[in-house]
Amino acid sequence: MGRDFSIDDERQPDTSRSDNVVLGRSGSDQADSPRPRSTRFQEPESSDPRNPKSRNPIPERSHEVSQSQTKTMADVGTFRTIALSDLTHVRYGGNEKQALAEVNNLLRQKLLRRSISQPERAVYLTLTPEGHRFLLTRNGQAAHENQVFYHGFVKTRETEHDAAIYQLYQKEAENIIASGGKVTRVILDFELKKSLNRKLARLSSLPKDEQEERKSEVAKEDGLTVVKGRIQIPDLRLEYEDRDHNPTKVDLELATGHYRHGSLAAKGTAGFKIYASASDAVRLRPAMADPEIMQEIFAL
DNA sequence: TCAATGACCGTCCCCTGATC
DNA sequence: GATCAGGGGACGGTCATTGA
Repeated sequence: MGRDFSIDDERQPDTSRSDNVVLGRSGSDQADSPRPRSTRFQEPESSDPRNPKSRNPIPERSHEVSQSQTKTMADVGTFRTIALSDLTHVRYGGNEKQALAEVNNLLRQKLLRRSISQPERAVYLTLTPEGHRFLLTRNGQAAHENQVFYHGFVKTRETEHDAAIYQLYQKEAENIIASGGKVTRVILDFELKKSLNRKLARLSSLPKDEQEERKSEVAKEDGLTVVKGRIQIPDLRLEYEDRDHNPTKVDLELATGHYRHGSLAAKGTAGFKIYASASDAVRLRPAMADPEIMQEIFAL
């Protein structure tokens, strides 16, 4: 995970970028890129949606958003953060020109917001509060009744990890569809934590031993497992219908090279399906060969 | 209404000890 | 000496509660 990631353009101004920067690339590294100069990103909005002091009421205005762009917004909102490269690959079949045109349109209308990592200069996208509202109140809602949408960058250090969840989803969704199933809902760890913490907070008034006792009940209510006293939360949960239309779910974890044997083992014991990048998967597999775990690690 | 506080969780980094 | 693994602390996310 890159430690030099500068999450928020306005919080950590990037002096290497200007209004004319194409795809977040500075002048010095444009030579190796065939990308068209005509497609430019818009500057992000200046208010921080999570900072109450900057909570300016955004006036309602009309937006020109195509069905394809609404779908793009739904994807970004579902996963909170998506790398532009992944979005281009998945949503636009690698058609960079179309992806940039649509994303730029959404940025211009302040429905999307971008951030650029350093030094990789990868572009990440998230919904703005306005984009979030648009998605809930317009045609997006009907098509996504149970789906929770998120906006704003969070977890500064983990944006890359969060963005990789989209790749994780694509990989597992392919498997589900290939086996005749259909994904019905995507649940991020945020949603699970929210539900969990609310319930755990209610236990705080109980005696310590009773809290421990109730903890596993609470975990069970959300389909989770307590391993060595800790509730294991997956990075991503997919609810889907199998080929016989039976509702089911799969909990997914995206492991990185930084994972310790203990925490990885706990994820395996909890029954999570664990994915990692090809290189990390090779490195992490020996840890999962523990006879008590015997969990496979799948390569992204 | 809002800020402060505390609890819980996951990830990352640094330090230390064991092993080669 | 180099490498690896584990422990512990820091950090940042969530929530509910409390008091001004």
